[in-house]
Amino acid sequence: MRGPFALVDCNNFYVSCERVFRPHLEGVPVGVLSNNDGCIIARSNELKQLGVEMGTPAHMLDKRLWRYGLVLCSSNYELFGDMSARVLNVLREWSPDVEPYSVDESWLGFAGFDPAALPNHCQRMRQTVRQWTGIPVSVGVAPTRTLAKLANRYAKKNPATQGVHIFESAHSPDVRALLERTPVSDLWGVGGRITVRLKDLGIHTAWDLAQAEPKRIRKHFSVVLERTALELRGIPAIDMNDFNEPKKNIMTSRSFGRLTGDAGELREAVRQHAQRGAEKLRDQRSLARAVMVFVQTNQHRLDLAQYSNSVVVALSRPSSDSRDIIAAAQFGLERIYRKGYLFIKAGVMLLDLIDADQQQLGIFETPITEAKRARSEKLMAVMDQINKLQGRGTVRWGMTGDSAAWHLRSEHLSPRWTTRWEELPRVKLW
DNA sequence: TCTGGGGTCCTAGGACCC
DNA sequence: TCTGGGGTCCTAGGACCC
Repeated sequence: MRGPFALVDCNNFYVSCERVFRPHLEGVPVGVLSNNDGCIIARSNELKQLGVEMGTPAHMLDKRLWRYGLVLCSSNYELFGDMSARVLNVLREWSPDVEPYSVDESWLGFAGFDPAALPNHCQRMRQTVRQWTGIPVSVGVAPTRTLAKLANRYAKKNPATQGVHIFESAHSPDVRALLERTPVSDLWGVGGRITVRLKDLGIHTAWDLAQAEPKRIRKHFSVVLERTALELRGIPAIDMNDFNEPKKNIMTSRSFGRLTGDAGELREAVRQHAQRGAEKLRDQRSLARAVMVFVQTNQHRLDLAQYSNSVVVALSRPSSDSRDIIAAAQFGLERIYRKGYLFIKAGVMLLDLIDADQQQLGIFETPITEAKRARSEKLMAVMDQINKLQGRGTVRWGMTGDSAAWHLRSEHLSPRWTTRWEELPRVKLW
């Protein structure tokens, strides 16, 4: 993608998704919780103003917040994912060059667009997204991605911008003014560790970093931070990997709804994760050569014995067959499971992925007959199809007890308005 | 009682080779 | 007391992102 780069970011995305179908949440402090109703992972502006930080555990929220009408929502990833896809579809009408970056952010390339027409173009794009999906977005445009990130933040914070801010050049006085006001820690790519080390070098603001000699930054830190420094000077240096490219690792894990030491329950959880991982694998047409399993006790419970471990199990041949993945994961679990501990989390990671269409057998890998492969692929395809149409988990391997410890807690779950027939919103006509 | 779930890229250092 | 000089590949771990 070539610049100018636009970053389109959904405002308080998860909260906005909830508000589309529950308009009475407008103007109210709303927080969306992580899995298991654990931490705050999205906040409405009202909640931010009440001083609630990102990542606050739900049980540590100030009780007084309820007096302000606080509403908490469990995470509804089915809804969020679908709304994200809808926003993306609208954005594609406004640029031929769209790269989804996360569930709530996309990059747009505006190369060749008339700079004079960009403000209006972005304004109309923003209004269309709002009208067609109900989601408010902010737009930042600049010659580099790092500057576009800053422009976006500026647009979000300043109502006068009406949600769109554009830096035509990296060298204008307003860019300099903004860089001088921006602490390095607010920059994309600069986290806590690097902030501390930059301070030692006397680099405190984005402007300081922009003025630093890039080669010196590279020497003291890495090429990563050097790129950030270059981008602040208006030189594009950050390339995103193609969003179409398959993932290099696939991870599925989850905290349990409650602690458990039961081997059977752990086996069940690992089986589900292995199965889900295999689905993701087939989705991107990859095969795994190895499966990693891990288990963890709750590190926050200082009163309990702690144990965490992981093991990598090589597959005898690359596979995306759920049965192979599950078997390897179970085998691994037997190796690392220890009696007497209470576990909070287990997970499965698929490693060493290769393209299903051009697999090459390693020396020690056993071949599989064509007929056997065809049968396996057909079975998996049928299962995936059913689960896609009828909802995840409709068909699966093994049995699931309803009371299993690993089931998620979600006490404030809203309907999956857009993806389940039984949960469609109803409209009253009169 | 209750503290998320994914990913990426880069670097340093060890193993191994000639 | 002394102990080559390079190169490649792989892995673990650090740092960051949302």
